[in-house]
Amino acid sequence: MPSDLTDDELRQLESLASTKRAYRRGDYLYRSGSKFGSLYAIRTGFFKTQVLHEDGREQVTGFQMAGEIIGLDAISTDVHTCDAVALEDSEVCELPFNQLEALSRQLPALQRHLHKIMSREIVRDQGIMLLLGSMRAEERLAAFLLNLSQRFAARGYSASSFRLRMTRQEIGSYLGLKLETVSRTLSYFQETRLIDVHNKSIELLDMSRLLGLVGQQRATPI
Amino acid sequence: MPSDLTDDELRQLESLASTKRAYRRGDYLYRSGSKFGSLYAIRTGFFKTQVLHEDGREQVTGFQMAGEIIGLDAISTDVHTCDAVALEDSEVCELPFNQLEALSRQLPALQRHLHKIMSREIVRDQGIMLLLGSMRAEERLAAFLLNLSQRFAARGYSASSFRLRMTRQEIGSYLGLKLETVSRTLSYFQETRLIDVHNKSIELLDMSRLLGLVGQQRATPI
DNA sequence: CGGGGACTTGATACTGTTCAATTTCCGTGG
DNA sequence: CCACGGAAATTGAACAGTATCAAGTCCCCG
Repeated sequence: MPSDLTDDELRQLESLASTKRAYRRGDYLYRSGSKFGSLYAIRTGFFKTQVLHEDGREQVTGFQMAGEIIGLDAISTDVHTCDAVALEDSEVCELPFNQLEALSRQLPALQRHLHKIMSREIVRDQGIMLLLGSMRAEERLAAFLLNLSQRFAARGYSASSFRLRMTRQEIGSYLGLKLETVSRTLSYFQETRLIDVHNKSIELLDMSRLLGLVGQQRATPI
Repeated sequence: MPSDLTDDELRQLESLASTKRAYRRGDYLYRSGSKFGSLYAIRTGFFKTQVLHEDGREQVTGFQMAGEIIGLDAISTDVHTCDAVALEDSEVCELPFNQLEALSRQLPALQRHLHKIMSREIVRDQGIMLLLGSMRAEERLAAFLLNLSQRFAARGYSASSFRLRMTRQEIGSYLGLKLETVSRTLSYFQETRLIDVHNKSIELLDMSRLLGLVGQQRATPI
């Protein structure tokens, strides 16, 4: 958060984010089609966002954890365009968007911060497009695990050992793969001592080989 | 653009967007890694944006036409994260971002407009994720053609007959397919009288069947 | 007109999907 | 606390869709 604020400004910001709510696993934070009013700052817990296609297909568009903001998609049309679902018990601060806009008119640092958050989401999405458009299954999984690792590390948790909050199905949806392919690829990573998996607990055993996997069109012969 | 502005405010906005520059086909509007300073409003012409992976792979992340804003990705880190390349001779207005932010602090309507533009980009990206993550080649192409059709129509051009500005290779990169697959699929669409293709000129012959193609897991038997 | 990139088309290879059968995990109720 | 049941995960075999490799043609720009 921006740090060069007066006490009064800080108080305004705090009051904006005062309503903290708890969600149980499986609860919806919002649903596609519902009216937009607020952004949400995740305090603790883990969420997924997904878009549903009329024919029943669903695409997981992201996994969000503590410190991240969700709901940005809805600003466009005042209607949420995806579902946000808690993958574990979570706490969330509601940020009424009108108030956020008003306050950011007075606080350039907040304004800039908001813009950066939205832009970061755009950059993140571009990365996923690259992944979905040009990587093979192994690369996708490697990139996915490394991304989680980084984000856990940034929050002070272990970078090499963590629990997946999502199912193979959800990982597959996010990565454009079937759950069987996710499972097989994880098993293969395990066989080759890249990682250690037991159900949802993951340990990254060889970061550098994982990093090497991402950004390799294929094993270069010779 | 927001309409409820005073004359003075309108003048400010206009002066902001005063510098119109021309680009030739193949010119870069900006490059990945270059310093961010401005957003760009396309007045006429056609652009692509692409991200490059260190290993040489490239992913086209979008095709932009008149009336669209590009450069939003760079707000996040003050550095452009993709290239923007003109696919035909084009005219572009530069919008210095500092000035845009300052002005939008004074003009709530402009502020809201900017937020909507950024949010719309996020929603667009989600749509591409859905496409890349869960559609088959035919669906992707159909969705792509219908999207172009819509956007041309919104600009007063024919919805059913237009010229592709990009190569098969670029379409393929955007859709996560190889150029041969793009070519084959277009040929197949032609055989089945869905469209008429001759090189870069496209005519959509059967919109409803195209629409039917998008959002079909596969031809449902019975 | 010539040349080079863009496009088309065919044959083959391969990655990931589909379908199916087990096994494992975990929450719930006896 | 243990047993049960359903969801989640693993694994195998056959298959489908797309990529790859390879000609060959077309188109456009100079």
